[in-house]
Amino acid sequence: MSPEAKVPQPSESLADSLMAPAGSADRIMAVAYELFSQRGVRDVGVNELIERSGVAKATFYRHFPSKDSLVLAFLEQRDRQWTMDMILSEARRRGSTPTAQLLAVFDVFGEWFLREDFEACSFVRVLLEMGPAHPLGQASIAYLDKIRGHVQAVAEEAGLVRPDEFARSLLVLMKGSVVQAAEGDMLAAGRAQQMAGWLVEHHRA
Amino acid sequence: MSPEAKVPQPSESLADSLMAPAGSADRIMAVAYELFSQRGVRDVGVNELIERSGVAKATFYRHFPSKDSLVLAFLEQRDRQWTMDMILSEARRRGSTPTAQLLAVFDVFGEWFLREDFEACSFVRVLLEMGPAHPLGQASIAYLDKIRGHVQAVAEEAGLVRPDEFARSLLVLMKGSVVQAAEGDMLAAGRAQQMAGWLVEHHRA
DNA sequence: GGGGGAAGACAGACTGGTCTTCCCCGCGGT
DNA sequence: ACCGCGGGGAAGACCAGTCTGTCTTCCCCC
Repeated sequence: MSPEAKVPQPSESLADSLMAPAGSADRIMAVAYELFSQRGVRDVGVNELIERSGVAKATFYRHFPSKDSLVLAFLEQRDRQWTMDMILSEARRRGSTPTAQLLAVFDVFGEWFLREDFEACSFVRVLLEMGPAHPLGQASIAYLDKIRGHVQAVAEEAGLVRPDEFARSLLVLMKGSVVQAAEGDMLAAGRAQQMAGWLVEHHRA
Repeated sequence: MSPEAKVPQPSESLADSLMAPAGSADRIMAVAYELFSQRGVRDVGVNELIERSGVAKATFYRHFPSKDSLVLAFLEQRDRQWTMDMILSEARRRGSTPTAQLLAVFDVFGEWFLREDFEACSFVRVLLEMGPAHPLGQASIAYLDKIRGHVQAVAEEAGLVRPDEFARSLLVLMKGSVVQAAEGDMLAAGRAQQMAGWLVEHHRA
């Protein structure tokens, strides 16, 4: 459970970070992030990861004791980079009121769906690929629940009633629109946003 | 693309269907249906399938030229057995009016979510496992679109306006509730049904 | 006798993971 | 200033197991 996969803090001397492209672990994580995001964790093997990141196999296993621990680190990175930076903080930036921020999530989704490298939500994908009993599935569930927590906090800011149920319903819309977009329906975000509007209305004090 | 995977019609003589447990292809399909439904298509190999169905490997490959063709046949069976018989016809049976039938889908979903062998929707799962470019992903998209067509037909029966958009929005709710249930939220069907009610209201003439 | 099927060996490619070999580079001691 | 040591990393062989798919052998039953 304890990831062990420590992303080495940038405490390296200026000198070697100048010539070296990046620390080995950083390069591995960068490659893993891209490949896992786009093709899923099951489709990407260790051999491909080490080849694309130009690292020796022994080096890989010195930084990450197993492939699963790398996937765990990837999910953590995904939470930071995607959930927090790309979706939530962007939605907060766009909405002037908490209520508007909740609806702005689907604006951000709409643009995300249009990207050519869009390939559904990694947490949902890993959950369905590995099953809810597998440690990686459990981790995915935890991160999805973390998202629900954030949504609930904004709902409380907005003064909505029963914020817990609100957040769970909004996540149904989020997940549904993501899957629908993976199927090719680029307008799924708009449909979800419309229903989110009714949901907000229904949870007004 | 052409399935090739012909499920042999029950045109066998009475005599051999008496002693034989079932035709080889039928036994393979039965085992595949259960394992694919519960664990996903990637997690189940040909060796396990032939072992559990008590059939020789050569026999397997005489009936199904490849594993993918078996998966294709499985998706087709899933459409017949799950989409049609378990969900849609059951929803139609329960609702007295077309509108009630649309909402009854989520009653059926709610009971489905409670089954201990519930493991999300096979079409969504295969789509996310294989990607939308893979033939199996394409087939899954086609079957999901078939479901949308059925929903749209009922929406037209109900006299709803813009039945196409209605159906797409309802499918967002269906998929979202399924994923949420796979995560452990057993009440996801109820939340989706509530939003479906608002959706129906909004599409009234 | 011939066809279908069970059993299973086999092929070839891949999986995650270990271990060995070599090399380079920076450090410390003289 | 030079030498030598040692650690990190690249390359890759290797291992045991898995995957899909083929082919052979035997047997049974019509």
